[in-house]
Amino acid sequence: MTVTIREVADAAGVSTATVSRTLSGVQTVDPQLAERVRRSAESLGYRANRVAQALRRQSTQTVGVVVPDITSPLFPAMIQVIERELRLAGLSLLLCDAGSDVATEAELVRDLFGHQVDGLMISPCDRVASQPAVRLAASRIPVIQIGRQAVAGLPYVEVDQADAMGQVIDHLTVQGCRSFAYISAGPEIPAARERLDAFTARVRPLDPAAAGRTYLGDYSVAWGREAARLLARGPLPDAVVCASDQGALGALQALRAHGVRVPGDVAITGFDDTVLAEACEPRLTTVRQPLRELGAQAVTALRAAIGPAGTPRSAVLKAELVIRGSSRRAHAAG
Amino acid sequence: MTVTIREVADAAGVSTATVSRTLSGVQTVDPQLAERVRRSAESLGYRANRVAQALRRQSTQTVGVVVPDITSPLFPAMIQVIERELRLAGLSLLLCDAGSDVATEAELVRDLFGHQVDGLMISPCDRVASQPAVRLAASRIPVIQIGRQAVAGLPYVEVDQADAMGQVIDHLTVQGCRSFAYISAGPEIPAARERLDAFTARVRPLDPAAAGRTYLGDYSVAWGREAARLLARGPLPDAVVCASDQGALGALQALRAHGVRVPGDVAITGFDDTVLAEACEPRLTTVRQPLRELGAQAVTALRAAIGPAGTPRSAVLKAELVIRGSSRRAHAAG
DNA sequence: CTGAAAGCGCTAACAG
DNA sequence: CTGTTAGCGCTTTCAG
Repeated sequence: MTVTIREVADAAGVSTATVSRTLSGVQTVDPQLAERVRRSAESLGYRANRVAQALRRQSTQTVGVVVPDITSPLFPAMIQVIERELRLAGLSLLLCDAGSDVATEAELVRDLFGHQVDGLMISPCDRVASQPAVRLAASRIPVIQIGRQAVAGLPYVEVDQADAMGQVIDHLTVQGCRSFAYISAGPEIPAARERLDAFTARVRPLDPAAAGRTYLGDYSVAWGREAARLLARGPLPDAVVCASDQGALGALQALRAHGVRVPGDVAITGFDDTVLAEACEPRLTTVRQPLRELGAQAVTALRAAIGPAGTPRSAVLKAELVIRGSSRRAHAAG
Repeated sequence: MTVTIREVADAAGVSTATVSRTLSGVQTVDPQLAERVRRSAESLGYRANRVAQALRRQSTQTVGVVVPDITSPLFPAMIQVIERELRLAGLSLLLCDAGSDVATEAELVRDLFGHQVDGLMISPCDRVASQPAVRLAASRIPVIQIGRQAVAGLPYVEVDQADAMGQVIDHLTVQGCRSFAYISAGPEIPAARERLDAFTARVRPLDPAAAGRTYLGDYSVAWGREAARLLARGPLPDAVVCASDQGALGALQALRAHGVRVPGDVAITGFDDTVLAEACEPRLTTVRQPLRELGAQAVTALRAAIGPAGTPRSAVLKAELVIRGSSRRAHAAG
């Protein structure tokens, strides 16, 4: 069995209350006694039982993190930062992967209630269908939406997708691009929707025909290839804007297989600055999201929400355009 | 506040004991009463408080998972499977990322003791330096080493690295390669050591000079480039074997920048079948590890270890060679 | 088959 | 400053 506070108390010849007070430092204890207590605790290898603590304090010091799919590019890095920041704050992380399924996501949230998590960080699967689960969660515990927002009224920490997409379009325009195509995942994914809206708003005035060259599927390489194949049936645009590096890679491969030169004939841009962006030829111009900052801010916000003040501050961060070969045209600003 | 068992009991007009028995189905309860209990629980939205359950039952139904770096290629997929399998078994996952630091890793293990996890799954950072932490953990709770083994005497679920490397060498030999170079991470990483040993054992009889072309750094693209640069100072071997796709990509890029043709002049192979392998040109011949199977077996093993029998079965799975353009030579079997 | 009661390990009043 | 005591929400004897 593990060492209990009782054993530490006996070894130090004090009551369990004194041990508790000493170790949690919540009240002043005679320095001599405190030292004696610390020594017994140390020598017995005592670690407070967090289950008992949680039951008594009504706080588990644990937060649930629900992601739609941990294998998607951004999540591992995001979770890494989150876990680290939480740990530095004395919190632990219960990880849940919804498998991009809304029903599973809702069930996970309920499960986390059972675990009595002190707070929840969630990257909702679906802009609409995830709302009930997020609302339910928020009605019980502090919730922060991270990276994706489903419920407008609730706290979130996000990257400004419209701004990011604006940077992409501006850059392409400067490179002389006047006609565009768009490859992305469906608008049920919150961030995908924001990117699409921004793309549409920016590009419509420049190129009304772009609406007919918008391909919404998913964020896979396969969809990038497929979309490019469909695109290649008609006259090619100057640029293919992709909402993921995978899509951009697929499009790049398919277009080059058709003998299209990139960026000579068509410029291509990706999104997320994954390892892929530097792996292909030419390398991908893409958008780098500040993941470390995103995770750190999310933890800050959640801690604020959990704390007595209970005032989470939503945050919107700016992404950074990373310009590489896939969009650089010799005759810029045509 | 959340609904307690007391409220359910009152609503159903029974004792808390009966509610507990009904919901946990551990003992026969009068069908009428049971139905009534279920109805009240349902209508009140009751969810058992797992903290209280854990304290009473002395079992949290939670397992700790410690990985060296969740952003490394294999871990997200592995963790996804593990989380899913654990959940299907009614277990939850406390995630810890050691940041490839042994001291952090040890502290995480101790933290998990405090959480009273029922078991631990760990992919040790370091073949030697992680041993104390793994041993300590195993002395207290069931432990499964996954993907990497630090302590030989303890249960593990792994991929047969020697076999995998053997497949690579065999394939290259058939392609006519007679001289080799090797790029990998240092042998402090358990799997890296096994791969190196296998490479050395297989290649020495064929090419004694390979020892002088062994570059051990890390699994990054940058190291792949650097190693290839060093390699290019001397006469090129027929094949460059890399223990990671990132290293292979780096080597590929550096060698092509030197005007070396791949696979014409030099064949290159990677490891892990990451997205990178299909992103570069030519695509990478690489080794695919059965991650889903690995995760599933690890959960099975840990459950067995946690259960009353307490008999975890270690497992060694076979990887699969995926042959692509980077190693295919026209004049095979020279 | 059901209820009363004890107690998991800890902390927070409350006395002293 | 320290000890005694109650009790967090649940499960599990033990009686009945």
